[in-house]
Amino acid sequence: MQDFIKAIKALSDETRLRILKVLLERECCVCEIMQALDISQSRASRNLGILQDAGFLKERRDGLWIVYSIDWQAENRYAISLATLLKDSLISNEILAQDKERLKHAVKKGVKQG
Amino acid sequence: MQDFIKAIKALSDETRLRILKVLLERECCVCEIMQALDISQSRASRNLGILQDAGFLKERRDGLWIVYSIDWQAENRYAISLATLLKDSLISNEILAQDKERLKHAVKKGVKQG
DNA sequence: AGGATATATGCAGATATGCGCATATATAGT
DNA sequence: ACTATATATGCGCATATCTGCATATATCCT
Repeated sequence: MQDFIKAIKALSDETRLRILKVLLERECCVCEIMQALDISQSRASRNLGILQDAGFLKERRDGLWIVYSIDWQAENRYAISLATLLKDSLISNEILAQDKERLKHAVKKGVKQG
Repeated sequence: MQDFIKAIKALSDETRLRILKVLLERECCVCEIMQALDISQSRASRNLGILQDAGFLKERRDGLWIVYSIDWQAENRYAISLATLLKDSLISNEILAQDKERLKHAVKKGVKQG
């Protein structure tokens, strides 16, 4: 039951739901998530960590970047069920549409380069 | 998106997960939920209210009792998807087993009657 | 109408959660 | 080794959530 609760809790936050929706489009590094959702670096990083800890995501390092993606082989089967539900669900609204639009122009480069 | 978040948040609590699991067995009035989960009256009532507000449950009055049950015709389609997921999922542990056992002996009568 | 019972709810306290800020850590390039 | 960049994290604050207690409300019965 704790695995299920962990997965559900991870999903019960708008920011993380938006992150997951974006990652269902394509894998992203932290700075791309920041740009897509227009949120701070620490906020992006922390929420990605929570999603990963709950079993939704896996990460891989690519130079300076850490690329996150949906982990369809996760141990937590509930996370997979929920991610599938989210993928197939019709959820769509203005915010998610904006995220998706900004994602198109997101570049693999952080804020410090200005 | 708000409907989805509302449904998810309602599920992201152990007490409410237990209630939902019990109600997937059979409909119950508040006092039966209290007995099955061995929790206080206000705790049972409040969490049933949250689940209902999120679209998981419907209620019907039967004399002094208010009987809650899963609302498979709910407006919030996400609630239905999640309830289905919960119904079909393998989630099972000691706590849920105990709830189920106590449910067998739960009677439609409150605490004040002793 | 009055009493008994079942459920809902206002309130207060404890705990959990989400966030920004500042800083630490990790990697790449010179 | 030093600098620049990307990401992670400790800390503090604001807010949300959960619960018990006490009480209000609704229904039934006499």
